[in-house]
Amino acid sequence: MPTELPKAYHPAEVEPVIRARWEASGCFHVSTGSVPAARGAEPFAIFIPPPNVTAALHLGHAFNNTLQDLLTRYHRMKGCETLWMPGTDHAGIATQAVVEKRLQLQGKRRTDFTRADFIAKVQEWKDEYESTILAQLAAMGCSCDFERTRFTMDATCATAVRHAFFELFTDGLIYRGKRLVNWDPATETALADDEVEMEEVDGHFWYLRYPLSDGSGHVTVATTRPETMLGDTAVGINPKDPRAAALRGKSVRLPIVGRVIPIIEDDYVVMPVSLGGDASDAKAQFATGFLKVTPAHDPNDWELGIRHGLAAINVMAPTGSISDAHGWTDVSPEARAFVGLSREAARKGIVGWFKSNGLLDEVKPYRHSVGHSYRSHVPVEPYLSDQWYVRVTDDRLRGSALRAMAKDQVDGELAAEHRGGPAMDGDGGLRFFPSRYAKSFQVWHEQLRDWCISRQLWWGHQIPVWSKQASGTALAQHLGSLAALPSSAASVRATRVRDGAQIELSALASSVEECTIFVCLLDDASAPALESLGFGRDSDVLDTWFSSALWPLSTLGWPDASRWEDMGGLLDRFNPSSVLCTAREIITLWVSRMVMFNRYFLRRLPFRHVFIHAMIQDGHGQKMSKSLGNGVDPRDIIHSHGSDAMRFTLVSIATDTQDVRLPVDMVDPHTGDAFTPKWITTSAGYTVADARQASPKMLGKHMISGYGAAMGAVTPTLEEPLARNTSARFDLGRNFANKLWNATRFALSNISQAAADAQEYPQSLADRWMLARLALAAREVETAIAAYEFHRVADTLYGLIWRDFCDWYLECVKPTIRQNQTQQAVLATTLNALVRLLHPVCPFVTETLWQSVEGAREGRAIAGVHLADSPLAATASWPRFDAALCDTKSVAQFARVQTLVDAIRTARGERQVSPKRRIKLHACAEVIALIREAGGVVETLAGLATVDTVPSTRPVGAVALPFEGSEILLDELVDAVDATAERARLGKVIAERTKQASGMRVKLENPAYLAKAPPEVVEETKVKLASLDADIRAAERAIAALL
RNA sequence: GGACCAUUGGCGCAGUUGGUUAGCGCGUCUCCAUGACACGGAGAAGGUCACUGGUUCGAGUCCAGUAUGGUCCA
Repeated sequence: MPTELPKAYHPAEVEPVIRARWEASGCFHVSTGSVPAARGAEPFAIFIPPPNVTAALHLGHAFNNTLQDLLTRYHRMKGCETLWMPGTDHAGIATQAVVEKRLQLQGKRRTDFTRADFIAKVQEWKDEYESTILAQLAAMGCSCDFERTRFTMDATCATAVRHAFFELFTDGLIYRGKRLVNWDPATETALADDEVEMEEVDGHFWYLRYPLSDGSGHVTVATTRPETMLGDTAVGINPKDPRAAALRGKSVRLPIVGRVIPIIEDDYVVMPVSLGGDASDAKAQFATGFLKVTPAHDPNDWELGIRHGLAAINVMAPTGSISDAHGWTDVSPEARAFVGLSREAARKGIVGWFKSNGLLDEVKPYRHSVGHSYRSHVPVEPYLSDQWYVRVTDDRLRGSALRAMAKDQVDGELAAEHRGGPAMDGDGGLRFFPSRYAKSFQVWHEQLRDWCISRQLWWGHQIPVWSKQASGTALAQHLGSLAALPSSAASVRATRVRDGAQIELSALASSVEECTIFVCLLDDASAPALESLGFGRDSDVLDTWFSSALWPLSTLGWPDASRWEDMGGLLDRFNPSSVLCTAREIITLWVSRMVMFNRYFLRRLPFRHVFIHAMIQDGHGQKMSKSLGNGVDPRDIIHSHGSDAMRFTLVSIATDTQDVRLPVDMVDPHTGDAFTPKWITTSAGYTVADARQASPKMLGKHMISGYGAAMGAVTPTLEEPLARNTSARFDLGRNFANKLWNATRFALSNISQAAADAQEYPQSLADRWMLARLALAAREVETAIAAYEFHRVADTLYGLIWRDFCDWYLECVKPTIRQNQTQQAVLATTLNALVRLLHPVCPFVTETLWQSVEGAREGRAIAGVHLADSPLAATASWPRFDAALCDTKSVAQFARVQTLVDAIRTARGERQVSPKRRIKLHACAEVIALIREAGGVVETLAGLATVDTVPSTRPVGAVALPFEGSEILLDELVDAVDATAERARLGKVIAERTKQASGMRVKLENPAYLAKAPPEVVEETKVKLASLDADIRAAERAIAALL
C-alpha cells in the first residue's frame, strides 16, 4: 500500500480537516426519523453538564468532556443509538457579576440601565462565551450532537422551567415564606446555602450587661455580633443552669433601645464550663450562660423564637445598614443615633456605648468561621425576607431521591420516613462511580432544608407569579376575574400578610386584614388582564439550578416535544440517560435536584450512573479556577501538543483518586519556548505566575500571565501579549500519537497491494501472540470502561500499541513480512483493530489514518477477528474477537522469548556492544527448542548470527548468563573478555539470587507457613527456589570456567 | 466540627479481593544519527511504600492511632 504519509504526525494540519469530515457526515446527530428498535440498538445518552457562560473552559472541563466523549464514541462504535446532548448554562449571579464588573471599569452600574438594556448586555456576553465554549468543545473533538445545542434560557428550556414552576406551585411544593436567608448585602440578593463559603475570621466575644427590669441586678450576655442587639427580643438561659430558677419569670430592659424582653429557658443555650458546660466545646469556654436572642438576625435564634413565640424584629436594610424602615418600630431616641450606620460602624458605636455606660464587662479575641458570599466575598447576613421556596423536604422530592439509590450503596438503612413513599420506576436504580460518593448524596438529602429559589437579580428566569396586596375585602372583588382565567394555565393562592398563613379564597371577602393574592401563570397570555387589575409580576428570578435541574428534561422538549422541531420521541428514548459525568462538588447542587425533578415530573431517573471524576489541580496543588486565572485553556494545549495528545494524557491521569496535579509551564510568545514562570504568593496564600513575566531569552521583552489577566491588574497588548500555557505532561500523548502514526506508516509500506484472504490460522508464534494480545487488551479496555476506570484504558492501549505492537511485533516481523502473505494479513488486521480500539481516546489521528488502514485490510480477513467496514473511524464497529484467539499458551511461550531476548540485550548493553555486531549463542536443548519455535525472532531481536548447543569444549572468551536455570553462552560478544569484570558481574548475579533464595528458604523452613499458606503458594515458592538455585549454580560454573 | 481522599525512587502517578523480584511516564546516566518513528531505539542507576502500633505464616495492600496536604459539607 504505497500511501504517502508525512514523517511525523502534525495535528494542527489534520484536525480541522477531520472535524469538517465528521460534520459533513452528520454522524454525531441522532435523528428522530431513525428507528432504533428495528436495529435492536440500545440507546446511550449523556447530557453534558452545561458549562457556565461566565468564562471559557479550562483543563478541568477538558478532562470531563474528554471522558464523556470517550464514553460516547465507544458506545457509538458498539452499535448503540448514541446521543451526547451539548449546551451551556446561564449561571445567573455569576454571569451578572462579571458583566457588572466590566461595567464598573467604565464607571457604570447596573441601575444606570433599564432591566431590558442590562439583560441585552449580559446576552452579548453570553453569546460571546457560548460560541467560545462550543468552539472549544469542537476543538477537543467532542462528538456532541451540536445541532441540538441548548442554552438554559433558550425558548425550549424556558418553556420547561415555566411548566415545572407552574406544576410545583399548583401542587403546593412551591411556597412563599418569610425566613432568614443568606443575604449578600453587597449584591443585595439572597444566596442558597451552597453559595455561602465558610471562612475563618479573627473576631471577638463581647460581654454585654443587660440590667434586669426590676432593678435587682443584671445578666451578662456574650456575643460575636453586638450590633444585632437592637433587635433582641429575649435573653435565653439553659434550664439546667443553677441560676435559672431565680430568674424564672423575670425580664431585662434592653440597653439603648429600652425594650423590655423576657428571660426564656431553652436547652439550646450553652452553659459556661464553670457551671457544668462541656469543656471540649469551644463556645462553652466563652459562654456566660446567657444568650441574647435575635430571631431576625440569627438562624438559631430564629428557631428559638419559633419555639418561644418571640417577635422577630429586623433592624437592618437590605444594604446591611441599621434601619427603622424594615420592621423595627420601637426606636428610642438613644437608638436613633445608630440608624443609618453600616453594620461595621454600628458594631463600633454600640460597643462604644456599652463601654462608656459601664456595661461592657470584657472583650475576648475569638477565631470562628463566618459565612461569606462566594460572589462578593462580604460576610453573609442572616436576613429576614420574603422568598420563594421549593419544598424539597417533601417526600415526593427528598424521599424519592433517596429511594432512587442503589440498595447496596445505601449507608446503613434509609430512615423509616424515607422508606414509605410509593414505589416508582427507577427505585434503587441510581449508582455512583466510585461508590463512595453515594454517601455524600445520601447525607445531603438526609440533612436537606427547603430550597430558596428566588434571587434578586435581573439575569435569569423571571418568577412567573403576579401578586397584589390589599385588604381581603378589596381583593375579593377580583375573584370573579381570576376565576375566568383558564385553570390549566393559572393557579391562584392567597396568604395573610401578618403571618404568611395561606387562606381560602372563599374566606377572603370576610377578612379585613391585609392579604396577598398570588397568581402563577403558565404562559404570558393572561398577564395583561392581570396587570390591568393592578397585579404586578415578581421581579426576582429563579436560582440557576432550578433550570439546570430540568436539563435532562428540557433539552429533549419536555413537557411537549411536538412544540419543537425534530424532537419527537427523544424523551422516551434518551431519558433516563446512561450516565452523568461530573465533578464531585456537583453531587449536592445538581445531581440531587435533577434526580428529584426528573422523578417528580416524569417518574423516571434522569440517569442510571453518576460518574464523579478527579479534580485537576495546578502544579502547586491548587484547584484550577477562573477567578484565580490559574486555569489552562485547552486550546493552549491543543496548540502545543494537539487534541489527541491532550485527550490521551487526560485519560491516562483519570484515576479514581481525588486530585490530579498538573504542573503548568508558560510559553514565551516572543520565542515560542516553554519555560517555568516566576511564581509569587498572593495575599490569600495562593501561588500563581506573576502578572508580568520577562521573556527568558529575549532581553527586555515581557508578557502577561493568566493570573495577571484575571486580576485585571495588567492588560495584554501587542508588545506584552497574554502568554499561552503548556505542560510537559502532555508529551506523553503527543509522543504516543506520533508513535501510532509511524507504526502505521511502516506497516502500510510493508503490506503489498494484492492480497488473498488468509483464512488459515497463522502459524508463527509472534502472529498468534499478537492476536492474543489484541483480543486480551480489547477485553481489558471494555472492562475498564464499564467500571469507569479510565486510566486503565490508556495504560492498556499504551502497552498494546507501543510495547506489544511496535517494540515486539513489528520488530519480529521485519525480516519476514514482505514475503509472508499470512503475516501481512495479521499485520493489516491488527493495525485496523488497534486504530478502532484507540479511536474513542484519540479520534483525530485514528480518523486521519482510517482510510489507508481500511484499504490495507481489504481481502485480508483473519478468522475470529470481526471488523465491519465503515467509511469513517467514528462510525466503525468496535472490534470483536473469538475466544479462541486468546491463546494463553502462545502468550506464555512468547513471555519466555522476551525474557531470553532481554537477558541477551542486557549482556550486550552492559558491554556496550554495537547493535551491528552479530554474536553466537550456545545453549541447552530446551532453550534451543524455544528459539526454534520462535521462528527467527530471537535471532532478529538479540542480534544472533548462529544458535547452537553448547560444544564440548567451552569457547574461549564466551560470556555466560543464567536463564531458566541453565547456562547460556554468548560467543564473540566482545573481542576480549575482561575476566575481572565478568567475575564481578556474575558475583553480583549470585549475590542477588542468593538473597532472594534465602528469603524463600526461611519461609519454607517455617512450619507455620507450610501449614497455613495455601498449597499452591507453597508449591510456587518451591519451584521458584529451585530455579534460583539452578541459576546460582550456572553462574558459579561460569566463574569457574573463567579461571 | 463532620465526611471523603491522598502521602510509593528528583517530578507526576499505578499497584483489583494480603502471596514471594513494588510497576508506568517524565527526568538522569551509557550506547545507537540501524530506511516506521530522535515526538525514536537498546541498556542502566534510583524506592526502609509518611510515621507508630496491631492482626496474620506473610502487610504498599487489612485494623487503630499520629502527622502533613487536599476537597466537600456544616
